[in-house]
Amino acid sequence: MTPKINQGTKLEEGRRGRGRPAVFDRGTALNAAMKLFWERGYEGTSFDDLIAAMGISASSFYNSFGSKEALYGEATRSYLEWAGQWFFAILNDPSIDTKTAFARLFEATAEEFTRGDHPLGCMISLAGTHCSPGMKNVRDKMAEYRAFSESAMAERMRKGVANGDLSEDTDCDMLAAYYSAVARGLAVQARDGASREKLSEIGRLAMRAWPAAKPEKRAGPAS
Amino acid sequence: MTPKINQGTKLEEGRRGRGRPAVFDRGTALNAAMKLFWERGYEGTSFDDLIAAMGISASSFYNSFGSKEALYGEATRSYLEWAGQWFFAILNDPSIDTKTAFARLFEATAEEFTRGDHPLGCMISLAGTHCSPGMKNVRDKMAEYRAFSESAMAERMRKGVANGDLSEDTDCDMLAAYYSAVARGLAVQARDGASREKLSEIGRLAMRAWPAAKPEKRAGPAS
DNA sequence: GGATTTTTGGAGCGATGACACCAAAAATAA
DNA sequence: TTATTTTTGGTGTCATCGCTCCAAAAATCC
Repeated sequence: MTPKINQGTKLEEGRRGRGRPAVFDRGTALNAAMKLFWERGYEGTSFDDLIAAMGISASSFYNSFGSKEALYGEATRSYLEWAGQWFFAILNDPSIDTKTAFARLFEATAEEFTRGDHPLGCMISLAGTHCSPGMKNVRDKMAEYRAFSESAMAERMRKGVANGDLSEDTDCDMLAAYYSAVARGLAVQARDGASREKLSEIGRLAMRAWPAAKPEKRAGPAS
Repeated sequence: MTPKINQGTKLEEGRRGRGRPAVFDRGTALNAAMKLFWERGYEGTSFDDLIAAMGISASSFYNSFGSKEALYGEATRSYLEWAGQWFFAILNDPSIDTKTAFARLFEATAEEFTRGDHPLGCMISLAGTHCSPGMKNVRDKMAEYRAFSESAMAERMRKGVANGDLSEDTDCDMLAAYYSAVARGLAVQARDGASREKLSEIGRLAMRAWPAAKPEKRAGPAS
């Protein structure tokens, strides 16, 4: 019942151990698993689907990754690391003002959500929203990740307030909640086959809700 | 493999048949199933969970509803009928203009998504987005429902253009896609525990993206 | 009351899911 | 080479899933 997080040996990449070296590349296998989870979610991905996509046997799977749940944890972390690259690069780009950062975030989102080389949309946005009670661990973790990205947005906005990009009476938490919701909506649209252009335009429309800077406090680019 | 939609006898409500009458109320049982599907999704809800929540045996289930998939179909139709009540009542309220209709739609959404007497969020918005390939039927159906509500929004906007509520160069399909995305995002936020007030405020922010009426064409309430 | 019709409980079935184990194979250190 | 360490394929296991069948029970009509 309680899943044992027995992750076997799990040697590092550049090991120089004694025994037989693994014939598969751990990173590649993890990547394959990530894409499958991304496409189908946790419950929608079976053990057999996983080992087939990863090209390894059940025992190798067990030795290297411990369990399905442990692998899912690794896969989501791997996804977040990848997605965090472009997400935070844009969000924290010091050369652009706050509004531009969010506009570019949605441009990038439109592109990333519709690329042909990986599943559509976002691995996190919709994960663990509809699941059985036994998946509470997964569900809570996903909600936590979503809350994290939302608070990162709010943080950026607070920086914008400090910069003068945003009026001081801006409710950053609420504004971030709004843009977070738009991002989740984009993920659904992407799943349903919306084109990059459509997502891009939705993002542009969402930016029209951006609060006007206070008249007496002229907002310029961050210097 | 191919699910037989053998729905047994499935007598009407006010039947006066010959044999033993069913001891359970079909509508009540269907409602219980709907809420379970709403909460957990299709794959997250097991047969045993269903018959337990519905208070019937496996055979009664099979006799009355045919199969899990058929029941899910009934449950979603039942949900759509219920949700369509308030959705279309507001969307097509002839006494308010287009912008007000959408503002009220989001107010109602905020309230309905966070009520205590049924699961949080929307049964359709997030359904079938992360699932195994075998669930293609469900997935496509859900995407179809989502597209339907989006096109209903677009239709209302076109009426608004005709009424003069919206400028004639409004891209109604795109604007509807945007508000549809916001609605999906609200569903995720609701799932993650956002309060009614938070959803309400997100809706208000979303309304700030509403296009301004053309200066030369003054928009008044529909008369 | 008897016949008929329908529901109900319970048992069981084949398939799948996720894991667990084991002995053979392979690579390195000594 | 030998011993040691680790991977690997194959097989087995236990639970769950969704469904199916059957005979008993119950209610109606005649």
